Amino acid sequence: MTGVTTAAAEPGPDEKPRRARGEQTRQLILETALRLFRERGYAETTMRAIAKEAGVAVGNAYYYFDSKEHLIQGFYDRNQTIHRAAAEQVLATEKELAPRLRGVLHAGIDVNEPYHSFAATFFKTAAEPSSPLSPFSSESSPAREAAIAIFRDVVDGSTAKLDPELRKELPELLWLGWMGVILFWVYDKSPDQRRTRRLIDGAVPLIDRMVSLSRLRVLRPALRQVLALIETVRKDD
Amino acid sequence: MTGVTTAAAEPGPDEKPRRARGEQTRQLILETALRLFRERGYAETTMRAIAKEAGVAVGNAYYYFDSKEHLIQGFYDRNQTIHRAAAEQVLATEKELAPRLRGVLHAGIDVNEPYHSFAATFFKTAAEPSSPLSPFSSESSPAREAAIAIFRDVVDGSTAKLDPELRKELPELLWLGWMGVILFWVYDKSPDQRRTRRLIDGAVPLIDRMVSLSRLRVLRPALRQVLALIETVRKDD
DNA sequence: ACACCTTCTTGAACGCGTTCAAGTGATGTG
DNA sequence: CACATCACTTGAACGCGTTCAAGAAGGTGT
Repeated sequence: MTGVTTAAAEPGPDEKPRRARGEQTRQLILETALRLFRERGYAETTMRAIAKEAGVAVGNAYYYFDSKEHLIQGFYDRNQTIHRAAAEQVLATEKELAPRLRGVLHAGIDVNEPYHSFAATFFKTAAEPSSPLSPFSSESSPAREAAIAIFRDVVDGSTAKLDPELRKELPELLWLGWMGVILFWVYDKSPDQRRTRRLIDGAVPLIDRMVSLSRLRVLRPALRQVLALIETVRKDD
Repeated sequence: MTGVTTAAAEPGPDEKPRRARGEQTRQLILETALRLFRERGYAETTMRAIAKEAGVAVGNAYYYFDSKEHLIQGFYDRNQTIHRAAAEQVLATEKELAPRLRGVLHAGIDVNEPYHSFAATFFKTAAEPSSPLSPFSSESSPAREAAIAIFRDVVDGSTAKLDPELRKELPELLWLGWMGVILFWVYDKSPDQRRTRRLIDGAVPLIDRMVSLSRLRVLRPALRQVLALIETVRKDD
């Protein structure tokens, strides 16, 4: 048995008990790893190099992280936190839906920008459905919920008036869109990922317009159809 | 350099010359590999096992295929061909947009169904932007074009009347949607991937309706906006 | 002080994908 | 027929992620 898995059955963070020394070593390994990932790239950074640079044995890294991929979870969580903070800054000043959404999306790209080349490899591992790193996996469910919560703030705090049913679903839809933007960004080879910025700037007014249009009488049936489809697909069996 | 790619047709660039014996060995290795992938899964099949089963040395496999991942390209091409054939069957009988699209999508899932568990791992490697297997890579551009061509047939052969600008873009958009369906399918853990079928059955009428609605005067500006966005994002710089 | 238990650390060893210098054998050339 | 050329084949070797039996370090109860 590998023993150290990251998620306990309980929602609480009562993982395997860990003392101060252990926590320190864990952080040391994680920070060293992320630094080397940034400096040399993911594939080029070996577990041996991480261990050596951190001054520990290879096996020790595996005591705290189930695999090399699991080190990415640290990166994942860290950026999530920073994005949340940057988003709150935006949401505190902007009140209309479009600028709120635009600000949050650009902030998300800002946060990830330094890791663009490395994020590609990261995405590869996250794309595997069975991987705990997948954004759809149950193991990363807390992180996903936190990300969706940002978009709930975007919607709920805005002055936009919209169908209550749509309002309920919109945060998750926006998060899905955000995943799409990230996917686009990962593949974006234009300088400074300009195309991704253009995609955001173009898509946000479009979404804003569609949300407004959703209250038109002609579009009512179409909207119901969309919501019904979401409902149908969400069912697990 | 790498030289050996799959293109069966003659117009390919000057590949490495290959004699009859070589072609035979190549096929033997590929078929053995795909069989073992199906039987044991991708990760569990080692290059040593493939070589042993095929009765050649490990190094020989690397003479014909740049990497283990490149063996997947064979699988990829094969299913693409089968899907195309199945799609033509559908397109020969159905004349309206919705059933044409629905038939083609279901046919695509049918083709891939036997490989659902293995396709997940396959997807992982395909998701890496730098991978030649990525559906967006230039190396798989012929395969992508072939796939888009199917959706061009879906649109062009249908009786649906739609904006000429939209008509031009729709095939590529539908292909993008198909990639989304595939992504959903890979993650779909419901029995027989029922949810994916429901997604198709629900999304097709929706798309059909939206295509019709796109001719409404109120939606005209929104449509132009969508098309402008596509134009903006497509530019490479 | 001692024994005991849990947390933490070690590094050799395993099997993997991949590489490469060295070969084998068929074909074309004089 | 010799010989050079080029397609093809080999398997040992390399570096990688990962595992695991063994033990060290530190806390707790007696």
